[in-house]
Amino acid sequence: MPRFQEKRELSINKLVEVALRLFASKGYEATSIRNIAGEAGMSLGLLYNYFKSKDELLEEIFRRSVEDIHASFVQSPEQGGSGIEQHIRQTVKLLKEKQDFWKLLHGIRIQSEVVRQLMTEMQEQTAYIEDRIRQNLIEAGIPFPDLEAKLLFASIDGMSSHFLLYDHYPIDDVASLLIMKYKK
Amino acid sequence: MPRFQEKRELSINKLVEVALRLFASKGYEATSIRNIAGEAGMSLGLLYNYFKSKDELLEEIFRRSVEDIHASFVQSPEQGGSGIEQHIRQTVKLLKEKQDFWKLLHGIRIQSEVVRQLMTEMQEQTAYIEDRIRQNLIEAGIPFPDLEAKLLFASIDGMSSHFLLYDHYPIDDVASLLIMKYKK
Amino acid sequence: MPRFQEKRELSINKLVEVALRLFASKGYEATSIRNIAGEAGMSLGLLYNYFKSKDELLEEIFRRSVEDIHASFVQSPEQGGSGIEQHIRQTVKLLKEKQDFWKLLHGIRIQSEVVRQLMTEMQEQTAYIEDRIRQNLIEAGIPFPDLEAKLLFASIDGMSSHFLLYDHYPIDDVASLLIMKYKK
Amino acid sequence: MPRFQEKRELSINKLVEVALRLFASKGYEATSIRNIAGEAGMSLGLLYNYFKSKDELLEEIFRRSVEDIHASFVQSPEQGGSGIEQHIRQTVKLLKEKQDFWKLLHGIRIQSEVVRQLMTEMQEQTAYIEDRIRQNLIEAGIPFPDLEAKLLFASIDGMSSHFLLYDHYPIDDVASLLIMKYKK
DNA sequence: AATGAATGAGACTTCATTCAT
DNA sequence: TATGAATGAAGTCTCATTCAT
Repeated sequence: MPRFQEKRELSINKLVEVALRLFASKGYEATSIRNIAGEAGMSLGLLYNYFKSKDELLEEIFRRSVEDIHASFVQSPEQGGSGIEQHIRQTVKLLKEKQDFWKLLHGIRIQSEVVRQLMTEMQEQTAYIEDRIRQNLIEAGIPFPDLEAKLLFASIDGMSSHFLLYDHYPIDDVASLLIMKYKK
Repeated sequence: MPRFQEKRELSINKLVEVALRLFASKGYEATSIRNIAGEAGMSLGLLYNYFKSKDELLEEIFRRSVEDIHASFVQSPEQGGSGIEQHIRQTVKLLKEKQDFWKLLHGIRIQSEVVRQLMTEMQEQTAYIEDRIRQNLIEAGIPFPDLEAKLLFASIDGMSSHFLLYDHYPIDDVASLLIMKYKK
Repeated sequence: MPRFQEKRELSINKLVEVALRLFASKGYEATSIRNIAGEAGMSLGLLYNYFKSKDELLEEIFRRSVEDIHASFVQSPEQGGSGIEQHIRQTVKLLKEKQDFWKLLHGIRIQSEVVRQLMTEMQEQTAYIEDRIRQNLIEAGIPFPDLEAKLLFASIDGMSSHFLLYDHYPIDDVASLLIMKYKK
Repeated sequence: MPRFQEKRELSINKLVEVALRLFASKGYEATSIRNIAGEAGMSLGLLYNYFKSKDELLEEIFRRSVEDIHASFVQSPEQGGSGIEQHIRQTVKLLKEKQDFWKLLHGIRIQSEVVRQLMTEMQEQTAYIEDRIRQNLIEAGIPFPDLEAKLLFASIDGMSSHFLLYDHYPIDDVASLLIMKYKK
């Protein structure tokens, strides 16, 4: 009987993985359910045994990714360096590990429509991140921490976009330069 | 010169305007040709008199927008301030004036697919902009101008994203802060 | 330009006619949109130019039929005979003329679900008919007109069902017998 | 005789009961096998252990219901009143007891298609009932017993329909009125 | 006996595009 | 120029049914 659970989870994981990859490379709207099921090596119908709709599949992808990212941020190992440095390094690390999710997110976040609900939740995450940045800036004794947090967050976001957009983007170097700016 | 041309241009302008608005708010894939023609107050057939396909309509939007932006950058009036300051101020100005185009662009640039051709052209624009930034940084005597250009470009891009994404984003303040960083 | 209107109405009429026939003989659920478009000699897509959904097609069928029936009842020509006699004769006449609609109605009215809205409107019609019957009974000086109206209405309805159900049902004879019962 | 048989019958009974309820309220076509198995608290596979198809499940429902009804009619306890009165009272009693089956039947009998076989069998039942009515009318010395049987049968059927269709339908009163009409 | 994973046909619907007028 | 009728492919989703366990 636990065999069912195993197969179930196997199929679900495969679907989530494939869907994330396709959504990332072609976009949510341009990716068909048929395409996903096909690439996952299963029938169209089976997908619908596990997900009530394309939307719900997207939601599951978000749920899992956000969870992973949150966990990763919370339990970030104490490396050397200032809070700001750690934050930026951790972000870059996550960016590399979860490229597909970031691509999906960047491709979907401006034209929500389908996913307004998801975006609302993302905003909370975003606010949390900006707040963390602000705390780090305060610790570092930077003036205007509110505005600086917005700027730093934007810089990190822009850097991430360009990394996803251009081949061979020297993200580590750019990140180092950014970190340097916040050292006294 | 006769009425034909006038009406023709009027219709085309209307279509480009409406399509840009819809693509910006709902995304390219999620916007239907019917929807565009309807909102523009004309028939499906007429739209196809002016544009051979949905793609071509998108291309025209890009052509016009890129042209406008380029013109605006080239003939930017000599205001006071450093080259960097002028560049940033000009970017913010354009961002506000052409929000819909930037939304469309941000929503489409990562998952090209349909528009790989357009993206190739955009890359040239992008390289040109990054180069301009680098020139300005060199003029200002900033070290590591190559890397600094990448970072500054990313910061401006990120700031723009957040402006498009969040209501009441204090873009002018963030821009001022960013400018300040590059003053000796 | 009025040519469009003509074609439009021609197509719509054809669709309504075919759909009514198929819904009547196979039932609403068991009749596919493809089937309807096919029998009407047009493409699937065209149907959706005129009707937003299968439901809406059903609604249009109801709208038209109810309208016809109402009109027919209101302007029933003054024949000889009591009000009751006229009512029954008129019902039988309509029953014969609109067999398909009655079949559809009888096959759908108990399991509403899809069409709860339609059924609510039908109830009003039903109440109106029962009231007319009651008025006639009162005129004829029949005691217990409320209950008698319910019984007579039920008898007419049952008679109609059997006419739709069985071949060669002697509806006119049964109707005559029923009429006879309400003659003093 | 062992446990197997017991559980088997328990499951089958549950399925028949649930299916009848759902078919009655939503219609045969609109009720899915999944829905039935779910409401019955068992798996899809198990349902298919007992019934080869959806059709067969419907057939079993009919078989059981017709059997029950026949039995009930045959062994109707000798109450007071004429044959006609007894018949009508017995019909009303059965109507109340087996509302779901009557709903199903009324919703399916006009658009047979799937169930032409079942309907053929039902016709025999129907003929039998009409014949019983005729016998009773003959006993009561009513003239034109053939036609009168058709009318009375239709009245009973119509009354039943309205009972199933409308809330708070005063079926007993209507039935009493009908009975009264056949008392000398 | 019992589960639910798995399938594929077919349902409804939308869409970009073409064409006669 | 201008209309919208017409098409057919493709999209999302549901369903009855089978099968390995």
